Amino acid sequence: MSTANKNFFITTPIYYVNDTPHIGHAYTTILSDVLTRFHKLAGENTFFLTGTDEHGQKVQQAADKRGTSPQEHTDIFSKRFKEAWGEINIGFDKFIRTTDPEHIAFVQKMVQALWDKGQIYEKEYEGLYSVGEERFFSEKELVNGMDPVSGRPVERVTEKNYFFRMSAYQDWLVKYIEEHPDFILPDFRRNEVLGFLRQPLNDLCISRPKSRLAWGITLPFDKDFVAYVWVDALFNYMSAVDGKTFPDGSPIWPADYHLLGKDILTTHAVYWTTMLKALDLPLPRHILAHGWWMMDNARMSKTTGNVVNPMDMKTEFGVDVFRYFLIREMVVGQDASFSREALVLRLNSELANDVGNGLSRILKLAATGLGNRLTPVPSEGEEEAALKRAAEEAVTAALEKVRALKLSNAIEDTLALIRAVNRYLEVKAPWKLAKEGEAGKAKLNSVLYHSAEALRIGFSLLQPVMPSKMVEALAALGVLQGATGFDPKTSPLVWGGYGYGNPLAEGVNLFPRIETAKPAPGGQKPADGKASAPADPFSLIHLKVARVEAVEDHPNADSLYVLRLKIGEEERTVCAGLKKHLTPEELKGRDVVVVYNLKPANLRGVESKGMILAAEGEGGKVIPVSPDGAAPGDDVTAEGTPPAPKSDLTMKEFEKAPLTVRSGTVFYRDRPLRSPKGPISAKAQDGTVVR
RNA sequence: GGCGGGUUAGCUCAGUUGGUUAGAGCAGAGGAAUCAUAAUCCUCGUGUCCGGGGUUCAAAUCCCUGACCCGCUACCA
Repeated sequence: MSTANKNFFITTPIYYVNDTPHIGHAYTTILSDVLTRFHKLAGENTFFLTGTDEHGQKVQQAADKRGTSPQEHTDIFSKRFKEAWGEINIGFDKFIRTTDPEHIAFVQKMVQALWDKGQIYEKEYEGLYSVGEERFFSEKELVNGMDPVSGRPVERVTEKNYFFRMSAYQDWLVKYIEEHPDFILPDFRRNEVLGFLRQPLNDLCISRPKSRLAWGITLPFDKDFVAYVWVDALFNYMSAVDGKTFPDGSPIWPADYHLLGKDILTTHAVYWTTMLKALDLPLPRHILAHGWWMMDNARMSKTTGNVVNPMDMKTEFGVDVFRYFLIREMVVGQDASFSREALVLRLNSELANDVGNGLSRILKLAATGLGNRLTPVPSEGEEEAALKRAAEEAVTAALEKVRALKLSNAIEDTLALIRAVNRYLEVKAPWKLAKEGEAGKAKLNSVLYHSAEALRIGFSLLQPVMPSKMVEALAALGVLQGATGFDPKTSPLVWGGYGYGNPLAEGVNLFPRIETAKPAPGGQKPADGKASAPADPFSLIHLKVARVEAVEDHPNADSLYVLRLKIGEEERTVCAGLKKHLTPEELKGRDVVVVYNLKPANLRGVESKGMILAAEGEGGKVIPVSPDGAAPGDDVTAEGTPPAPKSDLTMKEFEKAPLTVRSGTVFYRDRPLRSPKGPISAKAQDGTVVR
């Protein structure tokens, strides 16, 4: 990182234009911004790219709904991202939009090149297409020959699509990742990708017929098709910098870092990488997948609705504090939890007590004893030499940590320097010197100059994280600086590199403390806060009686049946691993108990919405439990547990509530499950687990 | 089910190729000081390093095994 004249190109994913900017987007973008500013501080040429992904069916639909053209729609919604980044001080060099004409032309050029190289082929297949749902259904999914969702008719459609020969690059990719251990970061993500690549890799469908999706980039070799999202979006990283160079004349591509959330790692590590390889183009140097921000121990996402709006945090604490918290709290790659309490803790104990207060002390002492003027002096005493050394070590250590992407630790090193200043002040007690008048003035100046210089270097190291606050802090110290103050040519990180020509400010309170309610004497806070949380795990589960209407073999799995269930008035498709245990005849017409709110899962190509409860009986035979006498649609409950079912129950949550067999009926712990007509029976021995 | 990772002070976590009394920050207790944002500085930890076995002169660190947690993946349903 100390190497001068290096070039540094970093990207964020392009965000889907229909999304509202949330903390996930903000984190990725802030992290890129901070890294960029650090590299700039170290004297490198940098290029920082972000943007929006603007094609696809959802955009088209949203535009239709609003009665505008897709282009007008994306113009408005793309701007929301751009403005959001402006508000949190993101200094990107380019904001790309996939609807930019240059991008469209570039994608077409690349797709054509793949086509010319024989890396794309067409394949036809026949399927059942529902116009209402705009998707294909398998024959098994149909209900009475109709679309199972809308109940409308489906058409037999023969559709052609284009495929990229991704499978041809599987072996190469495995080898490449193994030979470049820092290609995918952090390393446990690399292992996951390699694990994924142990399965055979399919070719990648890269097209959609215009009849189904018009809002996209037309394929140059077939005007009836548009490019599917991966091809369209991923090439933004290159199209944005096509033909552009760094000041030293070298091309900007390839990227040093692609930053992304772990959900789109495969897309980048596999799809993008193999496409580049197929075109003999240089690969990005690193792909860095970061973790999620957790909120109340739940994943942050727009679907669950528990979104912290970055703009709210900015309003309450200021942009820089918000940025500081995100960078300080999260270990890059790991998940982290977001809470207002944690943010206030960081703000008070680090920014207010150490950084802001350190500055305040010096300003006040300089005001009372030196008339707000500092004069640079050589470091003669032992403590002064030690402080200077501490500053130099902090610079080395922090930049080293940044290069290793350990940003939180880099801040830690910087805080250590600032704490050293506070310690130095205790030792030197300049407030005593200030009372000695003229006699102590030279000594006072030396102490304050050394403190100020150490602080200045600390502030410079914090500047990438808190750009505006640190400029303010340096101005308060009276440092001679330009408007930006961080041109590496002026050696911001070198002891004595700056003059102190301006008067020091007075009454600056850089980071005001946030007063927190003191816990009542002897009161415990977080420990028993959990006491309210653990509800009965069974209450989350919603069980219903269902009747098996039809049993089909799974088209693509040996041990699975595809069952059509009737649950009251509702019809559902559920997969069941009962093929080895029961014949279709035994199953058909039977009444079963189904986990009604289980998160739908895709089992070898068929969506399964629920799970049938069964227990292993004699001879390892798995038999569904029976709700004797109850009608399809009836609820099944456990005595004493008020139901509070949650939608999209995970398997893990389901398993937290153990169901077992006892004397022929199903129990949750010590309470029997009941339908309105009585207990649920199971032909299995006591203690058998039901699932 | 398969693969991978984790379990260290009240909390969040460091602990390099096994080697002297296991560390940091936060929180907590006591004290000093008073320039400062009731901020700062100093002092204070008898922690079965998840349990159990093993290798070794020596293990938080290596091996086996059990429990729990997490991630990816799956004909898990």
